Amino acid sequence: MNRNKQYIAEQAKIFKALGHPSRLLMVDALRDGEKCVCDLQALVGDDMSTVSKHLSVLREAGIVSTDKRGTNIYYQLSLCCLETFLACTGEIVEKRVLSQMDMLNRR
Amino acid sequence: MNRNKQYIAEQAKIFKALGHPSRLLMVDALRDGEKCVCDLQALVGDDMSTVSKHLSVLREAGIVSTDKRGTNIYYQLSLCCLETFLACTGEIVEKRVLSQMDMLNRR
DNA sequence: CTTAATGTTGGCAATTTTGCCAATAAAGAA
DNA sequence: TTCTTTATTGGCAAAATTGCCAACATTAAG
Repeated sequence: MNRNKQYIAEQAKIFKALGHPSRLLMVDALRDGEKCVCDLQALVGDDMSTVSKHLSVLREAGIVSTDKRGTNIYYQLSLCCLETFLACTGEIVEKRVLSQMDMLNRR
Repeated sequence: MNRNKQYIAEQAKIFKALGHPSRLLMVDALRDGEKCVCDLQALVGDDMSTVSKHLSVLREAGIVSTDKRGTNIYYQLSLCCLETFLACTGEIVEKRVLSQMDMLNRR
């Protein structure tokens, strides 16, 4: 029963890591394949050190893994089941945003 | 292109809401069916006001919805695709926890 | 009407997260 | 070796989250 709480805490860590716009944006981009930190920095536009810290959060949650080649460090997704859920919440969010815009237009 | 950022932000809100042990525990419990706030309070063990605020975070993220009957307010899941992802991350976390325990035993 | 039970909201202190700058590390190029 | 590029780490201030208590709202019961 308390093992359940430990599982829940570990699962929550995954969600928490995904729960920041910059981090989710990077994870979303990584669906195309691996990217170096410099690519991801260009994507989110923050300071490189900030991006690096975000990436370490994702790594510690087990969402991404790294591969060092030359002076670059390439990040890739390592959480298999993310794809489906991301697609699903993406659809839901799209519907929500559209209906919000709809409500604004009706005024 | 900027619409994408809005979508990402909205999606991140969902993950963020799920990224707290108490909230995830309640969401997990709601897979069995609706529960009143008092049930959920008994489950997580925090002050009722704390539980109520957690629930409002889940509601604003669109993860749960409410139904008031008498003096009770019943919460239920309203995010359909959660089930599969929760099961999947649950499995992954279980494997991780087990391998951690394994490593501890090998010392 | 008064009392009791169930939830929500406001306020606040403690803790955590966020994001920048500066310093450091590692690896290749000149 | 020295310089350059790429990335991580330490430190810090600003912002956000968390969780408790007290006050309030609503509904049912006595």
